Amino acid sequence: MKRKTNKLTAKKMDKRLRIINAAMNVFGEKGFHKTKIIDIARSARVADGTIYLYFHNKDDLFIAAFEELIEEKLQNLKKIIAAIDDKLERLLKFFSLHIEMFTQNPNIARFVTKELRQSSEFYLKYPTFRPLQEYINYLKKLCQDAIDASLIRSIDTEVLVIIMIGTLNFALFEWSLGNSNRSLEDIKEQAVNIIYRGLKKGPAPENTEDE
Amino acid sequence: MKRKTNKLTAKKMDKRLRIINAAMNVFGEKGFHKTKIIDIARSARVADGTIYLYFHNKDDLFIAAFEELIEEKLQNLKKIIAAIDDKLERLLKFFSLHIEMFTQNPNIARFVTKELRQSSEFYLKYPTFRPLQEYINYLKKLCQDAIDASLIRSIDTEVLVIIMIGTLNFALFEWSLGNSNRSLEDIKEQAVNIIYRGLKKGPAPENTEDE
Amino acid sequence: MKRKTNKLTAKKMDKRLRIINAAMNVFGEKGFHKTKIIDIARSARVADGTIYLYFHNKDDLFIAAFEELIEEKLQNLKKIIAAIDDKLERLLKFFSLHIEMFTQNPNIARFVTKELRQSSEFYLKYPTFRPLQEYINYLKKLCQDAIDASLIRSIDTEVLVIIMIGTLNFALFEWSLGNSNRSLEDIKEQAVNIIYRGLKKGPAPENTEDE
Amino acid sequence: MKRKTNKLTAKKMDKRLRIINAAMNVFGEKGFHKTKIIDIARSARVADGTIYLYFHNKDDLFIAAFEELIEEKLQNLKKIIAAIDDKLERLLKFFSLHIEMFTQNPNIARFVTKELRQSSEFYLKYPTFRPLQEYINYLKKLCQDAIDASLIRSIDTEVLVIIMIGTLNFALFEWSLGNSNRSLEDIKEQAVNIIYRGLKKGPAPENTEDE
DNA sequence: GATGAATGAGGTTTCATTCAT
DNA sequence: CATGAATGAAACCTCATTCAT
Repeated sequence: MKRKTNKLTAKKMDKRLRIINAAMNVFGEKGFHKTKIIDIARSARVADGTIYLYFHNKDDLFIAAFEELIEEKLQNLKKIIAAIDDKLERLLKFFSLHIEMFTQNPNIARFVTKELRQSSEFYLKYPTFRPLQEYINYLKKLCQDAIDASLIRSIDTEVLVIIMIGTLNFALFEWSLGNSNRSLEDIKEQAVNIIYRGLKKGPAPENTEDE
Repeated sequence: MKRKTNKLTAKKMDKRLRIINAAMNVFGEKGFHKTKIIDIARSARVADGTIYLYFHNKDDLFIAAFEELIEEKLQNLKKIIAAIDDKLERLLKFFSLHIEMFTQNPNIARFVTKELRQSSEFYLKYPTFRPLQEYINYLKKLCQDAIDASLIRSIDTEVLVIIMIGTLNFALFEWSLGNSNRSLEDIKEQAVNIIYRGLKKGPAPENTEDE
Repeated sequence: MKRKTNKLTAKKMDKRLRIINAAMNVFGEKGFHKTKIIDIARSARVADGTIYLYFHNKDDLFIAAFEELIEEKLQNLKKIIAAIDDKLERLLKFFSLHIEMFTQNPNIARFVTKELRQSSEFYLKYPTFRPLQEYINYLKKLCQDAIDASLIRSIDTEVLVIIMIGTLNFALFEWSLGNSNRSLEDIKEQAVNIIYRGLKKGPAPENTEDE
Repeated sequence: MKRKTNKLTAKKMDKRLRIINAAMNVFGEKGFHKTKIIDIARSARVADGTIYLYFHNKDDLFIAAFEELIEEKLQNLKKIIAAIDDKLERLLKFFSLHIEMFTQNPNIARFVTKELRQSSEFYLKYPTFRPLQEYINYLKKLCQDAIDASLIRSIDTEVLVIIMIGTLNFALFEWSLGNSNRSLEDIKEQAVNIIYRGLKKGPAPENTEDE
């Protein structure tokens, strides 16, 4: 039954996906405002009018592209992480996967790092637009699990999320602009090392000792 | 009265500064593309044509505003930090000052966090536009100094910069959107704690030991 | 049941008529330019492409709808009036019938009063589009008959047509917009009275006499 | 004083008027929807953007043009008619002047006859748009005055207005399309004759008597 | 015949920039 | 120096029309 209904829908889906993918690329490359609908249309090999058969307007397309990207990535992430038992490893894996996922191409990285900010104007226009919320919530839960399992110190998960997402975000952004002369892999390894040390249990560092 | 206080050069400086300040505010509030030149002109109480006597175009004004903001903040920072002897305290102070400085009003915070990304399009048009470079370099130096003084571990300063700037940036961004229910002060304290622990000298954490 | 009643030709006729009727209504309601082909298609419960099987284009549909409406109404009119002997009564009946016919619903009234003008652009594109010509000619003939029968004064029938059609048209237009607080019936009665007095035989009015 | 303030304004007014006049002509020629802003701009010898310095949008321009035309004509009318004592002559003069005024060129005639209808869509969007209301009210008053002076029968002025405006409107419309082979002057004379006879005091015509 | 997904030309409107005053 | 009226390029979106199924 599913196969039947999808026969006709296949092409439609195909076209919708082509538009979404084109949108992510072009938005990521040029930014929301410099992206013209016709750029996306050409990239998706459809007429510009066609885009309006699938999306109400440019804003709608942007939001859909963003949400579907995040949604898809989050599903990926969850599936892989669910297979890991250790709560701490899960957290580390999150770091690695995040970077892996968003570096398929620099446009995607730019899309999630740059446009995430750009799109703050959407927060006003579309108050329900919280594309990262679910993502962040998931990360919070991973942190809380690690804390509950006594694998890391009991710290404010909101702060931890800011450190982790902020670091990942900026690292990807710099990478997408070609600004860094370290490999992302290197950067990740070291960042994980530093942050993990900052989280592990044990006595707080004492300045007096050092002096 | 007005005529008296406004000496010729003062008047000119005054006008340029008024435009820059207006630009920072309006760009921060509305974002680059939604900001109209006439908005800035009105906010600075000049005619729109006048802006073109001081800046070549909208891009130029944006860049000038950004650079002058960063430049001014960096001078501030350096002056205050120069008065501190301890290399580690300097690093901590940097964190605090950064947040203090860019939270004078949310528009300024948005300007530096959101528009920094937005402006990646300027990297293409104006390859020399690296507004944060000096700022980042200074932070790198502070890190290196702390390492050289054996106050923190010998880590890659580039990575450290990414963690610190990324964290600060994201914390400010979330704050400017009113998304966080923690105070910035709280977040800063805890972030510093975590990152500092991650940096302090001593043996690496061992998972097996902890369990 | 539906399949049975819809014989092949009947079905076709049915569809064409359904489109024409839908067109009259939607054109009347929204005006030519605000009417979208898909509006008519939906109203006629056909696909939009289907309309192009029966009409060359939107203009063609508009003209066809208009002409068929007028044609149908004129046939009605002629049939009823043919049954009347008195040439004067025929003229009066024309007045009444015209109003009756075009007030079946306000959309139809708007269609014939408003779009008649709107469509003056068709006069350029389709010089043969003279939808009211036959109608007007018939009225002229009725007038001429009344004159020949010495029932009214011998006046220029063209002028009379302008008075009658102009009056009817404007009365219907105002009614269709809901602008008048008199009933159409009232207006008609009084208008007929005035115009008929203006037509009847006898000495011209003399101002001096009346005073 | 007035002269001074008008010095600068002169050019502005000139441009505004040029746009209004161009608008009346082009709207009259092509109709509202087929008229493109750039058509009006070219006709007024300004850039298309300039039009938006004087009018909010196309609708606004249309309404302004219509209202200013009617307003101007009505002032004319009132001034001339005020100089006439006889209440009946006033009514007759109204008829003549109306035709004279709106036949300066066919575009103007089309503008007032065709677009008056077209613009019924404006009644919905702009409920206060009643361009002819004042005009009609003035005609009603003229009628009432003639009735009060016992110069014509006591008839419903609303009906009379419908006859008069409807007739004038249709006559002008047909003339503007070049459809009539009578001169407007001829038509007017005869129409006035018929309508006046219909209005004069005296016994109603009796059909039976005539036969 | 019937469908409706796809097309793409076209128009209103905005706004950065210029330049006469 | 300062002004702000004028310019005109550019882009989102609509919708009549086509054509593969």
